[in-house]
Amino acid sequence: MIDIKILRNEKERVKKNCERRGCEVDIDKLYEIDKECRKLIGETEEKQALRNTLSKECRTNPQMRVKVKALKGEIKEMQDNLDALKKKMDLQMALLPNFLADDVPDGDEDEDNALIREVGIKPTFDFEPLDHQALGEKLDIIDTARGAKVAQSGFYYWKGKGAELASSLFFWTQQELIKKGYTLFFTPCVAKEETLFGTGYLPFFEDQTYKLENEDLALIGTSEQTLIGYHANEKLLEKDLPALYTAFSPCFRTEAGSYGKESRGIFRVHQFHKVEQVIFCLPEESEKYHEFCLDAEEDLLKKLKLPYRVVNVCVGDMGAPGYKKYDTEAWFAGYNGYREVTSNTNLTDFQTRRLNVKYEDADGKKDFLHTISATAVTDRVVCAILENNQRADGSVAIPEVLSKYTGFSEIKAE
RNA sequence: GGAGAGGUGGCUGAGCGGCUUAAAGCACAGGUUUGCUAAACCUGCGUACGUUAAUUCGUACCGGGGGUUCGAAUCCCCCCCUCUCCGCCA
Repeated sequence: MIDIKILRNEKERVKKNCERRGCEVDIDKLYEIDKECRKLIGETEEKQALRNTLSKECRTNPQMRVKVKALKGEIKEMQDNLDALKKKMDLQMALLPNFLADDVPDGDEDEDNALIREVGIKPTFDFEPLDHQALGEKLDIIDTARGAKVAQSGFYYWKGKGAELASSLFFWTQQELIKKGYTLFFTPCVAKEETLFGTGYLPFFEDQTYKLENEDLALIGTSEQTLIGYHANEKLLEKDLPALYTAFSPCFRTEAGSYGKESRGIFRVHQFHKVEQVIFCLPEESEKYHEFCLDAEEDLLKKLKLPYRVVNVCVGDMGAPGYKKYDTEAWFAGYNGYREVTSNTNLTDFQTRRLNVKYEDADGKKDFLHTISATAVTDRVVCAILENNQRADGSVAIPEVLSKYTGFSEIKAE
């Protein structure tokens, strides 16, 4: 949600932003509706004030009752009109995208993302490297066939040493983040519509959510939803900021319409697992903590010795709630290309306005907080490890930082 | 899942149709006085939107939504949530 005052005072700015982000809301019309609303509110309040005064006289003057009753009818009618207008207004407002940082690149697709840096040395092989799917099958550590049998296509099993590796990666990542000052959470894996709306997943990503039948609940698409929702309708004190949160959770996405080569293996699936970073901070610090999260992501990739690049995501590739987004893309040797492994978004006050999350400083000044939502690691990182660390004999080397958790230094076929 | 009891301001907790502009206490902030790991007294103290020169004024808000009434925290209906006991379970 954007600040309505910006619409009132800088209509052209809102219009331009919508054009750039492909939002089709009629801003001029919205502006007029808001004006009409405000006029009606003023008139209604005047009538209310009159009613409140006159109804006091009813005790001593019963004739007044007729007059006040008539007033009540008028007020009701005005309020009904107002409610209808407000509803219309809210629906449209909820569709407006966030504003963009100045340095967000133009463009519609991932090719338009701006490369920021490339880090690490890509592995070279004297054989044809396999992709994670082929490796996973050979090593008997990824089972998509049985995932489909038991659940559906798009679900899978991590098995044996693969599951141990994934599990170690997630645990190690949590430890790394805790060392940086994050508080670890286990969150609900479902959330109500209000929470999904508030975090900006509804209405913008409605076709990606798994809804539960007969309940006002959906499976979470990311623990960002439950971590941000955690502070809904709360006021944090400045001294407690920033709040650095992390959680490990399964993430459920319908991934409607995603097929083909890009989704081979378990790269794009209906359920994956993620260690997430979420930060609540002061508005003036969100850019700083956006970088902080990126540092954390890069730190993990470096320690895992995975080559990667960082891109500044273009307008068309960023969701409507985002103000600025960095992706990191790890090198996938079997795929022979970079693929997205983490995504880090500065959401500014977009979510906190929808969820009413404020802070209060020492002088009693209140304002909406800013939020950052960033991946730490997901199953995709395990896939990158498999593809990049494979050897000619079909075995895979475990990154040093993880072997202390796995208890083994390679995975090889039995 | 069954049966009860409740949801009031930062917290505790009164009010149960109009002297509520929500008592009182605690906590918090400012002041006075005495003094100093503190007390007494006084004053102030919620949120949102709009409005104003303003710390002005207005409206709404006692879990949420609807209704009755000239008037609702208070009466009626629906929903949600919490607690207690029982059952079940990791």
